[in-house]
Amino acid sequence: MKLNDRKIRILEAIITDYIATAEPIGSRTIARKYDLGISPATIRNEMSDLEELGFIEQPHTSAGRVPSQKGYRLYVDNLMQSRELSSEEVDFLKNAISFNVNRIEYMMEQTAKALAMLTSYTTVVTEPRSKKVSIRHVQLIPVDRDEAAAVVVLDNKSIKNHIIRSRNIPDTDKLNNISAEINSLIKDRSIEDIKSGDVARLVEKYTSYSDFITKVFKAVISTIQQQEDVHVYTSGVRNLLGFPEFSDVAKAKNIFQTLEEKDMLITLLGEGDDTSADKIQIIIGGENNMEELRDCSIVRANYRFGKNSVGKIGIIGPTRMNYSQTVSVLNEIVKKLDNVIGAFVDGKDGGYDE
Amino acid sequence: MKLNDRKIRILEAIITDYIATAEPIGSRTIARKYDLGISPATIRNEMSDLEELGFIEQPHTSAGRVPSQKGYRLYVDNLMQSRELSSEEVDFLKNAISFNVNRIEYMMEQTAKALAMLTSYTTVVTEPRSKKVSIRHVQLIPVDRDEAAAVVVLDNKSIKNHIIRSRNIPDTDKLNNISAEINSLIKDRSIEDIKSGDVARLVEKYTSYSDFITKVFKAVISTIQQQEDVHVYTSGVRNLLGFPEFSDVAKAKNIFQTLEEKDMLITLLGEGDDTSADKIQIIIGGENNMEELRDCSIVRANYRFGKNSVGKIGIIGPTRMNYSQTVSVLNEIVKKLDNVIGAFVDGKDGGYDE
DNA sequence: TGTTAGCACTCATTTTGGTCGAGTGCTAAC
DNA sequence: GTTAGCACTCGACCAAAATGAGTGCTAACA
Repeated sequence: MKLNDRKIRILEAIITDYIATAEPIGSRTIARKYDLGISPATIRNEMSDLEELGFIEQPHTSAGRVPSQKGYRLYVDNLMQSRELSSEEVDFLKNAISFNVNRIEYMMEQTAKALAMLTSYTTVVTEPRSKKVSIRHVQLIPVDRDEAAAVVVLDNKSIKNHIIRSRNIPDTDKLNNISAEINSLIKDRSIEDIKSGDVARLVEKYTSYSDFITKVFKAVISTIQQQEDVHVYTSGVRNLLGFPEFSDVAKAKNIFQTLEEKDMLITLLGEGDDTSADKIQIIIGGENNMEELRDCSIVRANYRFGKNSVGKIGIIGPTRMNYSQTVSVLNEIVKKLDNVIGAFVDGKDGGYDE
Repeated sequence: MKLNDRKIRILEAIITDYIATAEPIGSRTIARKYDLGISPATIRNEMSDLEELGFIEQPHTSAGRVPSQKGYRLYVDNLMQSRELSSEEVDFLKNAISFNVNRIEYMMEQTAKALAMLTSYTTVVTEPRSKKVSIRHVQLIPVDRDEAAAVVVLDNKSIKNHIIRSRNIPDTDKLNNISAEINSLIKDRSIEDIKSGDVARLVEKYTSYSDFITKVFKAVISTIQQQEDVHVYTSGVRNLLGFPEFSDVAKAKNIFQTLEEKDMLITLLGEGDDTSADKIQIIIGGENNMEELRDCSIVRANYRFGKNSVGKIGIIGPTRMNYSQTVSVLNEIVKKLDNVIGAFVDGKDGGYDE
């Protein structure tokens, strides 16, 4: 059996309608609402074929048809028209997010929120994370009699603090000296290249602070390795409650449980697979391997943060989500983020606060 | 009419039962389940009185009785037995939270999560915030050709970073010098005491960096004023979906909406009112002034972080929540936090990582 | 005077049965 | 190949009836 043009038009009608109404749709309704020039009976025959081909399915005998996962897949891959964002939508995004790179967390938070409002789905945004960062500068700062802070500036300009506790903390001048020595050590080298001999020499030079210096190095190295504490910003979880497919509280609870787990969210956003880096990905229903999210689809994308660093954005909605709008919105926001962050990191534009 | 001992025992039975079952409870059930030695008829008479006194109410004529807000209030204030935590519960908390003060955010996150799991309610934890902080140390760090970071160490040992962008950034040595001058300026003074004259003198001394220095001062001062970005950690929102009182999706949605708003959460935890600082507070149903949370109660407490700084913890559940357990758990966790953080801030114990 | 058994009454919830209508598949005619 | 017609299916909806937990009141009892 071939998937001819008419079948495709019918499938498209079914999907469009189902996305809008969440109700199974029958042959007569299609004939009435969509001007295909054929009778309900013919549509019935075609639908029967479509069902056999696996693009639609029937909840029960006397109900209309509903798109299947395979049907959606065909739709998003071939049929869906990407639509332009309305100027209201563009404005909304522009106003809702203060693109201020000095306050990344705030910006991410706002992004998640704005997307959730605009799409009325749930959004998840992760902080940009670096694949391969190197250290640009290290500075030690006195905090207390037995504490100092090690501030590490990475070359993606993110700044990490570590508190170092030790019984014997150098004074401010010494801290500055040690900072300078560490900086000259790591200059133009990746942290892996630093030989333990170098560290030993430094420890020897400041022999009474050996404990302290060892801890500093440990902390600095951990900055690079630190993978686990990616921040994840979620918004609009409650939106899902508005959709009839989740009006069953038990179902909703499961989904919410998943969306509360940071680890889950990270896998959801496709940890690691940066292969399809710049493309928007659509994961339909059971294609994600999480039982609880069987009835959800995810539209996700990466945004770039300078050269080495990517963050992820995902929008989670019911399987019958409005893919077209979602993709457009996501495209827009990724473009915006790429621009603003790119400009910042590469220092192309002015952007100096007054 | 007097609230005699028997009435109180009946009220207690009603509340206990309602907390467990969420079902209105009638006279016969009380007579059967609670061994009060009186007949249903007598209980009916007493219940009629209790209703007149406003401690219980009747959803509709032929239903049992349900505790009223006033009833709960009496219960938590006078009747409720504080119960010891079981050793399993104590262990659970100990294992679930890694009390590592170097990673405050992580600890807060874990605390929220652990409490949510243990109580099966929703928990909200705010970062400790200082009433009145002063600055202990400022350090400027080079980042880029046209950027530097200002790292501010507060006397509660929290560390804040600011990125300063300016066309003309001093080199590392100069940054150290300027840092030193700023530090000697603020030493033993509150930031308000710094006269604009002082700043002007510094600007004059480093005249080519006037833009930069001005911005640094602005950033440093904003650290102190920065109120808005308190971190709030929430967990177990989905737990609420498990309770029959929220099985109405529309209701649940409202509550979720509120719990997604950071501002709401902060007011909920009682922004500002540090009067009853060390006591656990219980807010029953409509006593909070948020329409959406009419059916929720909140049990909240402050925990201390050093001398000047407090964070807040709140547990949100249905009005018929298990107050006794919740209070015990909260007590325990506050004690734990006070201890671990207190020890850290005051530097009393060793606690040096090896 | 306080307690209790008995009883009529109330009312939300559940059950039952019936109708409605949207939808189907099949067949026969066009 | 398309369409009209028809019998059939089955969930949704509705109203009436049954159920049962609970009440308030009254009268009898200790």
